[in-house]
Amino acid sequence: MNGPKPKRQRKPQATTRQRAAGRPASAATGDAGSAPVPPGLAADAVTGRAQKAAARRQAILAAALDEFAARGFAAARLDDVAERAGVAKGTIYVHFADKEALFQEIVRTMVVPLVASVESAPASDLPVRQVVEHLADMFVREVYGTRRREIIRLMLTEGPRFPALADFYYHEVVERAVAALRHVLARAHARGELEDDTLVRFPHLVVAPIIFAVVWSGLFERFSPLDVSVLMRAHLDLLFGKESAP
Amino acid sequence: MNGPKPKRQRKPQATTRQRAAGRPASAATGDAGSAPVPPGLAADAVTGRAQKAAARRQAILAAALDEFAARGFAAARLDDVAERAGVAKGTIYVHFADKEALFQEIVRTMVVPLVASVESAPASDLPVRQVVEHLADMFVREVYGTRRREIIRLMLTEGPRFPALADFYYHEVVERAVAALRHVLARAHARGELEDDTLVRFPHLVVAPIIFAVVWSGLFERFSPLDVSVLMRAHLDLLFGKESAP
DNA sequence: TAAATATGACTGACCAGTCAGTCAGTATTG
DNA sequence: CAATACTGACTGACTGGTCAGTCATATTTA
Repeated sequence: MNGPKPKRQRKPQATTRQRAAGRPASAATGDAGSAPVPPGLAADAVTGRAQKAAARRQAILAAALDEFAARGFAAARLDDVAERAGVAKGTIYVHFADKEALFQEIVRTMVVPLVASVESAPASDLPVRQVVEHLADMFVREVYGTRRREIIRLMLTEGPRFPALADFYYHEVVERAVAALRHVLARAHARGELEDDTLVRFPHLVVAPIIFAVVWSGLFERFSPLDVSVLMRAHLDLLFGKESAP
Repeated sequence: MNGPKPKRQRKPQATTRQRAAGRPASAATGDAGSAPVPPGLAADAVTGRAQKAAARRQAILAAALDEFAARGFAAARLDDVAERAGVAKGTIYVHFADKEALFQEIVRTMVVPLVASVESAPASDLPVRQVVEHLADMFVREVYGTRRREIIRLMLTEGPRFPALADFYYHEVVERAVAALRHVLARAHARGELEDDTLVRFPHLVVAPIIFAVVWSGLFERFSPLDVSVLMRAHLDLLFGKESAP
């Protein structure tokens, strides 16, 4: 695809000057200051090449999440991502193959680490209600209350257009989570804690309100906010009966 | 990229022929045949200017829904919409101000007519379970089973980027539907059919699985299809107790 | 035939992705 | 330890392609 490009008129000096002025080498915290880099990923005074590069990578991921969440994948501009990350557009391509790879990495790095903790929860032998409530609380705290919520929304939104990503997400996240949940419910059913096997057949019904809440808040929060914690507690009350001792 | 085309070479005949051949005015089912216009909106043999224009408008709306659903708003191309509708691109602009207006019209014309029937259902005095089940069936049949499902998905997907549309959708559709549903549940509660007021406070919990199903099927249908009818029946069993007499 | 409609080539803006060039930081040498 | 050479992360102007929206021209209707 690359044309041979025999000659190329450039003005390297001017460009370089500008950059030198833009980020003085003397400042250890070059990235901070007026740069629109989101906090929490401070590069600090690390001088190592590797650390700096890793910090940049993180900054790009964070910026990309912001832009994708705000505009959607197709409409997000990598120029904006670069600006938000305080980085030149070319730098994005140093760390990621293309726009889609960048998107995949966001999902990969921010969601997968969480699945393990979901899978470990079922180990306990407490009553279903408590285990499920624990899971729900965790979800509300670790997903709904964080930027991961945006990732869920992005998956719901863009997934159909990225079969490979939906595939990855299903097998690495959804399938495992559903299996873990079903395991909990099946054991409860075996112990006679559940009247019937409805929830074992459709563990989806336990989590549906959470997905619903993610969608609702993305669309209608300003008209009618929804308190997910309260909603989920009410839902579990309906499914498992009212909780007697909090 | 623009070739230096000093003179405007056009072949109006060829083009027009094609269209004329594609939808012979004599054929009653002009829309069928090879034209990629989806069925159900047959323009018939109407010769009146107004009818023809209206038919074109419908064809454009249907084609646009297909394209938007398949690619999302930003990535959908109006050239494709035009081709699918069997119309020139300029014609789209005869009927709609711009791409966004076209999107709004899809939602407006295809969803609003349905809300009335949702609002009329609660009139009956049957047991909650039956009324709600009736509504659920209707939803499955009239929305989930039709192209309207795509509209729901589009709203979930694109809504946040179109505040005006989300606003319209909330007030014209969601708010009215939730109110109607809450009315049914409140009456049931007053009659003692519900143990507590949980569902009256959160009618959302009744519909959450439907929204969940729309999202799920859009993403994971190929991995693990979900039978909405069965899912909803199971859900209502959990909420209202098992149905004894079908 | 005049008015209303439809057409599609064209334009201008936009944007993903490229790559020759730069330079801070690291390794090597004297 | 200082001078020198090397490395690769980083830069941003640029290219090639795409696409929403326009408008001069053609077609159809009344």
